Amino acid sequence: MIIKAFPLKLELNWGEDAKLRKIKIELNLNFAEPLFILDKEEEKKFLKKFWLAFLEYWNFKAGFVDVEHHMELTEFEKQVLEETRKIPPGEVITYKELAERIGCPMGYRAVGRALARNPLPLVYPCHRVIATSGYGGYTGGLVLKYFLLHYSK
DNA sequence: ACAGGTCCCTACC
DNA sequence: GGTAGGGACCTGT
Repeated sequence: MIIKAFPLKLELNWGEDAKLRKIKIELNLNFAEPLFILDKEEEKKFLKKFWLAFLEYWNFKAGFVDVEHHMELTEFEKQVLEETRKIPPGEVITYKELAERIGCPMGYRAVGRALARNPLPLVYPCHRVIATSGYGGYTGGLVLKYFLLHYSK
C-alpha cells in the first residue's frame, strides 16, 4: 500500500494479522498523483486505521504515529525505539543522551545502529535523535530528516 | 571478526 | 577556532 501525503511518500507493508510490519518513507514532490494506492481490496481496512493515526501526528496532536504493529527486533533495539517515543515533538536528543537514558551510557554507537534498523519511522520517531556534532544520519536521507524536524516535528 | 545514523581528543592549518 | 583523522565503546550478524 502506498500513501502520498505531500511531500511524503509512504510504502506500508502489513502482516496477515493486520499489523504493520514496515514503513518505507521518502520525499515525493510530485503532487499530481493519487493519494492512496492499494495493492488489494482488503487493505482498505488497514488504511483507515493508519490514516487516522497518521493525521493525529501530521496535525501535531500526537508525537508519533500510534498504530498496531509487529517488529522482529532484539530487546535492546526495542528499548532504543521505545525511548524515541518519549522525546517531545519539536525537541531532539543526541545518540549519546539516548544511550544514557536507557542505562547504557557507552552504547551510543549501538544506539545509532539500532535506529538505523528502525522498520517503522514515524511510528517510532527516530528522526528526533541527532549527533552531538549536527544532524547525524537518517535511513530515508538527511533531507527528509531535516524536513521532519523543522516542518513536521 | 566486522560494521555501523557516534564521540572525543589530538594534530594541524 | 575550525576540522580531518583515528581509537574506543557497544550490539547484532
